[in-house]
Amino acid sequence: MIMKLPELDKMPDTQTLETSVQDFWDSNDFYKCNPQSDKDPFCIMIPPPNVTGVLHAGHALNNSLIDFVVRYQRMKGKDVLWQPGTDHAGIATQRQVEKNLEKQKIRKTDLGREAFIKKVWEWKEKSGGQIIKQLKRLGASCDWSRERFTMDKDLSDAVRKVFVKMYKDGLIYKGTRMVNWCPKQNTAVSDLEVENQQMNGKFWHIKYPLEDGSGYISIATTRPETTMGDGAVAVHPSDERYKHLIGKNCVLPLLGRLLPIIADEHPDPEKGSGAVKITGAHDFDDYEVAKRHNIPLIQIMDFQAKMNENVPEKYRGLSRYDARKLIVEDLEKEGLLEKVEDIQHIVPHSERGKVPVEPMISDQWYVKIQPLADEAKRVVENGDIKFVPEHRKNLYFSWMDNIRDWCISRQLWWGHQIPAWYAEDGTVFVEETEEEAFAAAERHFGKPVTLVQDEDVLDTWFSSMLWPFSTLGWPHETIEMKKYYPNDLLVTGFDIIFFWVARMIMAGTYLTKQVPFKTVHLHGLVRDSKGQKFSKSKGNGVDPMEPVGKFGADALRHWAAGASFGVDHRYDERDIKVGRKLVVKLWNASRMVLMNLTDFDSESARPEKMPIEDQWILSELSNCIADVDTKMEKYDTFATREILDKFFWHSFCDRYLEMIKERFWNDELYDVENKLSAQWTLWHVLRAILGLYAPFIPFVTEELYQRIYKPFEGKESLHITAFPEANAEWSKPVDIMETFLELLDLIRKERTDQKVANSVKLTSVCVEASKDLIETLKPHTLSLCSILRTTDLTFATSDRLSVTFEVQNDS
RNA sequence: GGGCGUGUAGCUCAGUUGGCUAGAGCUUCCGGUUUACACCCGGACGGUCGCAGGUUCGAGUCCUGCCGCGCCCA
Repeated sequence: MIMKLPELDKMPDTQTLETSVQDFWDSNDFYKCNPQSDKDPFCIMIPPPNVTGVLHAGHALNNSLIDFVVRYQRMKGKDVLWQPGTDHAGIATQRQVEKNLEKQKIRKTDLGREAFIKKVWEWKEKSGGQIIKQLKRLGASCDWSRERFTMDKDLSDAVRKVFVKMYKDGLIYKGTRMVNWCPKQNTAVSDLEVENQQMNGKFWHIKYPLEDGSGYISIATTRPETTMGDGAVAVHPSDERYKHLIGKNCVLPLLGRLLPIIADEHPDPEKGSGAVKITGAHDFDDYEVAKRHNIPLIQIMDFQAKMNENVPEKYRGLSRYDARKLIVEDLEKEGLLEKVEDIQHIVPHSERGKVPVEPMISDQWYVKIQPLADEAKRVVENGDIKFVPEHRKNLYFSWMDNIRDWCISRQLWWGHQIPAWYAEDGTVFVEETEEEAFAAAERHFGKPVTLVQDEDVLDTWFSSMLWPFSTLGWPHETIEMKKYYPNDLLVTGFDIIFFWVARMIMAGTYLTKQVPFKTVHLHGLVRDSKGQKFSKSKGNGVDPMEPVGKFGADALRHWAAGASFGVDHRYDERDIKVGRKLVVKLWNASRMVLMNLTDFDSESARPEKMPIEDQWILSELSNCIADVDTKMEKYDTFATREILDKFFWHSFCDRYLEMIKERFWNDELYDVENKLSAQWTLWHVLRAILGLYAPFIPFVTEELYQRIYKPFEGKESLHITAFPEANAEWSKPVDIMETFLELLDLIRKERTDQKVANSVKLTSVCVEASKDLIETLKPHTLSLCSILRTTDLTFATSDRLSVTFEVQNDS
């Protein structure tokens, strides 16, 4: 039956098109998984973005790469779950709400914990999750009905359960230790939240007079303010210069405290004077030395890193840096400053607070990491989890090999409050609920007692590491857990191997006795067009919504698909334009196809006899599909993009569409059957092209599907139709076509050389070729006439393939 | 200092297990607009594959050394 086909505007209006397509998706359930279905599952978790965050270029890349795979797998007939959601980002979110309150001159302590947390929830409901809207605009086909938040009740229950289990298994303990303290955020942070920055600094060489008045010992330090907390001076036992001083005392400048001179392996005789001061309460290495030698730990700062009551009065209350200045001045006055050297050194900074961390001794909760790391290493070593690209394993192992216990407590209000309750005598009861804690305490004391819950909350990553299964209902044996766990794939940037990948693997293997996912795809980072890392200070960041507004989400996605495996990907507007051009090209190719199908019956069978070029494009299509399947099985979206663009742009548009035009224009030479063959081919190849491109540029393909094919197929959305399949019959090689294409190139070159416009018809063309070749070509004269765009074709014998032509001479 | 990655056309990058004359896109230049598209089409220019050795019938690809750049760790 001949149905009227639509006409397309000359140019697509991508903004209107994409927003209306998105509305259409939003109001339907195309991307919902169905745990009940008997289809094979395919599950990917979103790496949960920070609820306070907005989409940056890295997210755009990451989520596009995921969506390509997800849409492909869905069309391949899998029951796909792409689990969306956000994490509660303890520090960032608390800061955000504190700032808002500050504007109203309210401090969080005025409100109290409960009221403050209420405010955070209000903020989250109102302003949180911006990023989710942006992901939708990007076309992310998550199952939005299953959106989760790490502070959701069921996820929080899971967190408490895990904490209690790990505590009872001896994998969580509370300890008084040295931690990285962020004085800005007023909380402990883990090793991973500390980044080392190279900075210009100074080496202050300070004279510590010897007690016996026989001179002094010179100490070099980058932090003169910490002298106030010195408990000893250490030298290397082998250092001849100081051997005679070991066991003696020196005098701490400005304070006059006597410090023992001790021998320890820690000082490096090559560095500075070879003697070091031991400040056990404010330096990680010194802490170890102090513990070995029973040196007193003197805490000289409070938790805001201001000098406390353990220093002389004149320095009290000063910041670390003000105190440093004053102390240096005073040392100079006393004549105890030997010299000052300018140096470059590494200063550990708090990632979020952006200030140098202060090592502090405090009570914190830790995860005993080694047993978890051992298992997490094992499942990667034995191939249960595959890394793509594989060399990223090295990074994973190197971290795992040097892993230290994980400090998981944070001195914040927003987050999962630690399920530990203390009795008056300090006995701790770790239980999932307050009731259980009370019960446990009653059993312990033999009578009911009052308990106070630990005020700290857990590191956000403690809940994120459960994401691959807590979102599926774990610890309950849900149908989702059975079907979608282990997840098939995790896609993320290599820079967060430690944050997400490693911890998810540790948590997964320990808690579920299975790997959390089978494959980890680690992509690179997005850089600017010059290859520089995006940074706030450089101001070279890109809001991905900008190119989306300018060129469309499809265009941005096409750029993302161009990211090659394992290397960083540059953001350059010129590359986005290529995607934009592709979208326009697809639109116009469709337009051209429709213009030639006005009398076509979509139900017509495949013509028995097809000209060689029609067979050729069908075989090209079939090969293209086979190649795409091969590459997409390996999640190689880069190669897939190349294959698709080459087939569509080069083979279909630049060759095939040009070759067949003549057949539609010349009714005398080409009969109905011939025309029908081209029409049938156009109709089916275009349909396949839409399907092939659907995972990559889902908006424009959906729009074209809706307009052109939906009335015939009846499926609501292109994205729930089956992915095009390679057709073995079509992929028969069409050898002679190689010669056709060569001739096409030759005639184009000849036209260019002789400056004959494309519109000018050639009155006659002569193909020169070998005798054998001419015999092979002759039966395809009609095809050749169309390809060479003439009505009069002759042959001449020659050693070399070439074409000559004549043009009507008007003048 | 250790580990990993990387170095291919002016720019951004491909190049599977070694195998036709090393590819694509962008840029530049030349030509082309009645019959899908100037957000277009055709053509051309453009490479000592970082350098030096080695293995091989054959090396961008494998091995060794060196140099540059980047990242992580110390």
